[in-house]
Amino acid sequence: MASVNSLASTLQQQLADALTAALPDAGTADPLLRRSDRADFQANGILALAKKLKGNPRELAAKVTDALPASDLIKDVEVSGPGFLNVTLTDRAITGTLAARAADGDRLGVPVNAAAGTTVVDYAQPNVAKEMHVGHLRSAVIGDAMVRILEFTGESVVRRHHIGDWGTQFGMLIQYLVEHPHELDHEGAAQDGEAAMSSLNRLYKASRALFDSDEEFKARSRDRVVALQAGDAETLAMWQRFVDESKIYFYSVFDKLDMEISDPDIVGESGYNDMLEETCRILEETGVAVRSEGALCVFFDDVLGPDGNKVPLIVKKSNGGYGYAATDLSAIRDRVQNLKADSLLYVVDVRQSLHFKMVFETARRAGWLNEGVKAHQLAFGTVLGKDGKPFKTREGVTVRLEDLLDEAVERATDVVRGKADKVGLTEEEIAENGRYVGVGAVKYADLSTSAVRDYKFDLDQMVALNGDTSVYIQYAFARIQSILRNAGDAKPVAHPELELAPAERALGLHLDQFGEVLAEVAAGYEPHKLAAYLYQLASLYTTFYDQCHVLSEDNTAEVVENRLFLCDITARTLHRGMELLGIRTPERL
RNA sequence: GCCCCCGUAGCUCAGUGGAUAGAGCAGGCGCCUUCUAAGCGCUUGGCCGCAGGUUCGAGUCCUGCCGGGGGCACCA
Repeated sequence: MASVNSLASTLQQQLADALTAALPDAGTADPLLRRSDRADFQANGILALAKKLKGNPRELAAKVTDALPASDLIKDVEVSGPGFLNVTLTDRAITGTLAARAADGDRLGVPVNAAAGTTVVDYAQPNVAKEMHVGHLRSAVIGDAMVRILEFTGESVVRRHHIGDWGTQFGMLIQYLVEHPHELDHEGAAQDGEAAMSSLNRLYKASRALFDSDEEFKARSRDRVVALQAGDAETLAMWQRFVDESKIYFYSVFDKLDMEISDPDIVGESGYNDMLEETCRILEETGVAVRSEGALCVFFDDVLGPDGNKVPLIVKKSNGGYGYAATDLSAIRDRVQNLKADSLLYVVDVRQSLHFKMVFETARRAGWLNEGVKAHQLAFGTVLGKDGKPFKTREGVTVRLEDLLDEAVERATDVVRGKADKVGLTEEEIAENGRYVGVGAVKYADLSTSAVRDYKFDLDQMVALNGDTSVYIQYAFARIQSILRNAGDAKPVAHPELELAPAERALGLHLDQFGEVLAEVAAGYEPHKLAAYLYQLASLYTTFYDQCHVLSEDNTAEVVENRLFLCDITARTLHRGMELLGIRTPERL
């Protein structure tokens, strides 16, 4: 296992050295290397330097060019425009570097971050006894991708599913179950997820109706909340039934999403109960929180309400109950002090931004967050319907996540079936591919635009299966696999001595950037940049596919091997990248 | 009222201060005896919301407006 320096980083270093050698006064200046349409790379840094050194940028650029060492990396350098350096690399360097990547197995030469630490990712936070919707989907999909990406870059990741398993609504639910004890009983064999949700739903509606219409039930429900918080054994047992039933449902939905979650990672709000009192006590004793109108509050100079008065973060309510801020703050303490996190990542709806801003600031004041520990909300926008309004059915009801996934899979399966004969798929493969394509399309929709924006959920567009979709990438992968299967005795072998066609060079240069893109994605928590990279890679491959026939009688054995090599490393990069997004790549499509 | 986010092609969206702003969809014209046409090529379509400023250089940074969305005391 050996990491590989990218062509860009090697070139960057050579340019930086040449810059220092040619212009000692410049100190350590950044050459500002970028990809370019006019050459493989362009360096823009000399323009800024020329201003600083009061020199002619084109003359300085020429000096830097002369200071570049002779090597088999650079084929050509030319000074262009006001003082850009346009750099063209040798084909040998491109193929050689890719060969080194190919020799590095699954990592493809991508280095493990030496400065990696521990990140706790808080994502996929459904609520007990409630249906999951597209908002939960976004958190799950984006969070899962970030977990995979961070782990690949070397980070130790602790997953946390902060499920909504606590709060006053449980008084109502539990009390109803006490009075109707068989409502959650399983009929016959093991309960499936859909049935679990359906009985929870029924119970929720029935208890809600009673709660709203029956004052005495309401009173009993409130007493039940007190019993729950006091740790009454019978009440807790009832509560546990709701949690267990909900988990059956959660697991079935995550299974549909082709996403693994595991019990130890599910630490809901209830998991921090034992810390709440201490959290509040510390805040009050240190003066971070103060009493206001009976509640324990933290105030901020720049958080004001409509009346112009400061609006607090309420950690303890005036009735003595704990707000969710107390839970979130306790979770921070747990994650920093017990889990030893260096970074906390919250994949949470953008509408909670103010809340998290206040929570993070409070944690800083209390000393739980400091310079060594970063906290960041990966905020995602609201999912809208085609009409630009929050995503609902025509009847105004929230769309059930399962229905949505089922429909995506169903429609994808139809399309897969339509091509099945051509590729020779069995009925099982059709079903499997249908799932991978349908679920992949749903995930890709969430992952291919920047998270913070609201985005329009358009199943037609997602399952249209052409254009900028996951299927396009999956299709490119499947085409490669087809070529590799048809290659017979020919094997992928890199031949750095061969001259490359334009499509081969473009593909190769893009392949080499995989690690840099991942580093950027991991550092900025921007999975959509990986999606864009992979789409571009698939697109460049398709151009190559079109222009450079691999298994052609006209090709020499070396050309066939080298093109097979490009196919192979492209397939491996696509596969790895899609895996990091949580999307499968079928062998035949 | 204050704070946050967004404003880029008809639509959906990319765009680490660098040269001529890019994709996809939709529209138009072509391409399957050749490794999968879920594809490819060409083409139509832009005062990057407006106005100032910083800079050698601004879609990108700063300020102010305009428009849209969201948030702002005991729900999470």
